[in-house]
Amino acid sequence: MLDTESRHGTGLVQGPTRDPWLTMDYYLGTDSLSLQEMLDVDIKCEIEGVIGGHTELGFNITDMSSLEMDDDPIGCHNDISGWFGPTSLLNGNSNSSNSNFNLDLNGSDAASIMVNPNSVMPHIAVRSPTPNNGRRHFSFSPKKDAKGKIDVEEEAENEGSSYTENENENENENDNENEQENEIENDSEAEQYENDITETEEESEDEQQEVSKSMTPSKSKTISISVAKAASPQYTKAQTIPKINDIPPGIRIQNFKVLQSPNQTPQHVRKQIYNNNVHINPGATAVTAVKREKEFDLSDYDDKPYPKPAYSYSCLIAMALKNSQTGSLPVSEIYNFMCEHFPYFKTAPNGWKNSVRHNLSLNKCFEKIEKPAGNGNQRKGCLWAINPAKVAKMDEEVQKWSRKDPLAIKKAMIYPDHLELLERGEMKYAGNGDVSEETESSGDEAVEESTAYEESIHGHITANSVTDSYDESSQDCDVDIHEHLYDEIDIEDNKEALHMHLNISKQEPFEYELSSSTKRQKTLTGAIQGNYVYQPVATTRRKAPVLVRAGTGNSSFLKID
DNA sequence: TATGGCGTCTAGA
DNA sequence: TCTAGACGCCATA
Repeated sequence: MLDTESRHGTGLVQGPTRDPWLTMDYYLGTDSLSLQEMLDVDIKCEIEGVIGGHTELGFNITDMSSLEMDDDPIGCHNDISGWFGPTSLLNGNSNSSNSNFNLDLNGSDAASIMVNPNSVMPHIAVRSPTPNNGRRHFSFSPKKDAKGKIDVEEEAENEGSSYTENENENENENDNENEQENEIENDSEAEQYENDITETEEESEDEQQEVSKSMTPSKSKTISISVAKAASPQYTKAQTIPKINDIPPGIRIQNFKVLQSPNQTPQHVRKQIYNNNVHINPGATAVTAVKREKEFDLSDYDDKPYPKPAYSYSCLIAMALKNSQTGSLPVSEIYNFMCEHFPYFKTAPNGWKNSVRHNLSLNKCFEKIEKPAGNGNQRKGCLWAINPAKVAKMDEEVQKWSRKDPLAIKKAMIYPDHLELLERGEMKYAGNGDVSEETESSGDEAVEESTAYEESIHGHITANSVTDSYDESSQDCDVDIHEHLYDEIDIEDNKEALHMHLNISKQEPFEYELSSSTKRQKTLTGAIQGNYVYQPVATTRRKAPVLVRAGTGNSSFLKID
């Protein structure tokens, strides 16, 4: 985990009075606090830090009772109503027509909401280089209606009408919403999103500080909380939101995404590192429809028209491998690398993956390394590496393509400045968004850039987790965030795991063993080339030899015949 | 069913 | 002829 000093170096420290990093470290590093207590303390701290002390809100955040974790998915005995006092934030009818806020947060189901501490951090009109941030702009609206309730405005009024759509979707769900309607809805939301971003950006500069420091009644702000419904990484169905009874007046909640796994047990929560997340317990009673996951998917908000990179697949693969820590990656990490640096692939038709695999198999520049079948459920697969004998060739190939149209390449990159580092293999990528601690570099500049990249990776997490600051380069680990997002953590048994996940622990190097594949006839010759010990390999189907790791080092392989 | 590995076919240089 | 890419098949988890 980043130490406090380095975190400060990221510029993500929120203020002079508190250090969220220290706070989080403390929470996660201690066994003396339950997760519930962590959440309680953190949420209160966060909310108080933003709106506490504002008498116009008419409540004291520190007086709120604890947010209970739900071990009673059905009964939901734990009610968080005490949290927000007797005044209901919401109108309380999920199908209410007088509120476009579809979340019926009244009722006992409120207890089922697991509020991630990060969720309540204000991300107020943070100017973002990408549309992603538009999903997590946090703002506060002190505006009340005549009843003293929160005025849950239609997003359509000022930022788009996601709630109108939520409502529509709710109705649609009741009417067995069909796919066509979904499409229309998605399109509509995309437009709304654009509007939302535009407005957010327009008002961000002058309002951001103001709102973060004090609540100005004349400023209508909105809390937009994304709650990911994670039945799987692909949400496919309209989801409902559990109830939250009372939320402090003046706070308007716009968006929820429900994090929930179909196999989730009460002891498990899904964590959401990116975004401001609210965790919903498995038993959360669904009351109101929320947009399907697809509609909240990052890719939907990251639709910049990135062109297809002007590299051949083999070049892209070579770059991925070259920028890996071990010089080898599973195909999935090659995908990730490509998506991460060339957003085109995030939305490209799936065929590109076939092409990648095809290239790996057919191109003699790439070598397959057998990976042990272990790790239980993990698909066996293979690791792929650049054939050391072909490294120079691949370098030339990459350079050739780079010279062809560098501008087009940079246009296809999410971070054009990283191009040279990628070409030189100096942005070590360990898969899962990790980066090497021992980034090799040919010069000081590269070292600095690599370090910046490394920090930016963490910065992405942190920005989405606990701070308002947001570094453009943090987008580099979108893929990683997604992957970690759905990691399931047993919070009862493994707080340490949670800690590690939040810190994006360094990836364990793969261990290799002699391949037992019956397809391959092995003949050891023991020729050593660079970091590899080569053994010629013959396969029945494939040209490629299989490399097998020699020893426990990170970059020594045996090539098996 | 999703993913991974690889073969076949085609187009263009 | 070579390379790149699209597409499809099959095995596997």
